[in-house]
Amino acid sequence: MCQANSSNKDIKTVCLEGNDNSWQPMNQRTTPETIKIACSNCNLRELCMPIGFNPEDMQKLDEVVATRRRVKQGERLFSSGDPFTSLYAIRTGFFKTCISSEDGREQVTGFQMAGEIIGLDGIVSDHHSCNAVALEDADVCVMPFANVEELSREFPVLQRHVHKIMSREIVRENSIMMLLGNMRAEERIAAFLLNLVQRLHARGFSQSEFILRMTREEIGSYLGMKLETVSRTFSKFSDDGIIEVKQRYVKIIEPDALKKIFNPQTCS
Amino acid sequence: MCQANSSNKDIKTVCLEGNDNSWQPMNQRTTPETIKIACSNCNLRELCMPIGFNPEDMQKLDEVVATRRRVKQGERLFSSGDPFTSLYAIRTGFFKTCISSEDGREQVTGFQMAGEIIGLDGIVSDHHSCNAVALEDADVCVMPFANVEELSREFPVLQRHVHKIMSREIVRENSIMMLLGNMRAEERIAAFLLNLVQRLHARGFSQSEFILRMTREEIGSYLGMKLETVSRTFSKFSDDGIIEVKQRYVKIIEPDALKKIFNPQTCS
DNA sequence: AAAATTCTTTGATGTAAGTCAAACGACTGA
DNA sequence: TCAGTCGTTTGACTTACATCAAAGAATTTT
Repeated sequence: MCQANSSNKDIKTVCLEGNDNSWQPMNQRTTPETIKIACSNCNLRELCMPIGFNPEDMQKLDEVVATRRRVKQGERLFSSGDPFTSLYAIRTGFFKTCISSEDGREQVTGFQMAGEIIGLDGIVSDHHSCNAVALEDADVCVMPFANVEELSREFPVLQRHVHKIMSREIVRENSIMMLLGNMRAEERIAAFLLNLVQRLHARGFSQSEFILRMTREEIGSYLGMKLETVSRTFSKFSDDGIIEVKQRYVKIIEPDALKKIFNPQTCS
Repeated sequence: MCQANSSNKDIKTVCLEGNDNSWQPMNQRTTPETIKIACSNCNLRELCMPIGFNPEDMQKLDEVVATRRRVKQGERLFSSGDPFTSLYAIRTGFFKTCISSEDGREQVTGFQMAGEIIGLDGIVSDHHSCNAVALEDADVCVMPFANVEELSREFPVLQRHVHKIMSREIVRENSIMMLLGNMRAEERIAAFLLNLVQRLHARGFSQSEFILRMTREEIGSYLGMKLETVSRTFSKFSDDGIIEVKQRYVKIIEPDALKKIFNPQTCS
């Protein structure tokens, strides 16, 4: 979600990135491996792990993050079946998580962006049950789960935060079940776009336009529909003047119309 | 799931119930309110919270359970919007959890039975985001979340267990997303029946027959299909000799056929 | 025991989304 | 720069499931 498409120069080109104390244009960023990873001076601290920490505690929190890891576009952070050792906080980049049925059908279970935590699926069985694939070059903080648990015992505020992160994921999946079980194609796409733009906006991006980092097929997999239906729905919204779409570029022209499609009741 | 239908006397009539040290026929049970609630002598301890505890630790665990609460069939343990205070361990009975969209569409997000934990949805926002409805008279252990967190800090084995319970719920919801997003009606019903019978079997019930505690509509809501389609699919399986169905009674005659429908690959 | 209510089954028909197919646009690597 | 690949769009046709409807079974109420 960070890189600007050359054909769409009007898109905000700053990228939310941890550890820099300023917003920097994407093409100028420098993130030498030597920079100490520290939650205490990370841009993402309001979104990521360190909520409600006072400055002294924050230093302790830095201890949970052991290393940083880069994942190139298309590569996996972890795969289904891998031993579970760590949670990962996304510093930069964009991921999808997905599971495959025995006969090869793929279900995208989520899209994750900077400040979000992935890997929670691995706790229950000590092995991951999904794949985490980078949809753009990414950079994650590796948080060995043993460290997280140890520090959680020491800091109730961290403990509570970890619980909230897991609970949030449960609640998110509940709402996806509602989408998949009850909503029609247009409602699903409207909800998807609104959710995406809301999360991007929380990270300092435009609340009206963005570049999709996933294919139509991946969107369709997430929303339980075929890529052709995703494409047709985008085209329909475009024809109706609700959005502007050109390939991966999306501009939301009538957010209220999207909200109305998603939820006819609460919008006048 | 405990009560035997009078027209199906061959069904195992014992009921898994916490705090009794023996299996007792349902109609003979006595559970006076005066009995001290104690995990240490609960039948469900292998399924519920107290995994991997030694006898001394187990006594401490008893402290998390503050009270017991009865919920009558049709009543709610909690509702969406209620302040979150506690997790609940089901001792007896059967629940559904569900969410409603603004325009009144209901999505069942899960069915829970003895030994399972409900209420995790409330942690993130300090308010519940779903309703928990008893589908039969139920009895739950109330575990104030503050107690759970406090004791988790003291006992790493409990901490780990709480994390596993939350992770398990995330993984379960992932697999429901796969069902809803990729599977056809017959596959969903096959998966549903296999999952139900497996969980009942783990609780000492028959692995072939049981009484459904939910309506066709509730099954349909959970699986993203209409009640008529649920009914037709049951009838189809019955015609094919895979199951026997009569109203809420279900007997699985050909489990391998169900497995094959659910997953054509791994079954010969 | 009758009446009312709720749940389930089954049939007839409709439709939203899937499937198949083809063309086009964008990106990639020699 | 061009060929090859991958992703997207759009049209024509199909289908799995939804919807509508009615009857029958089970359960609850009076």
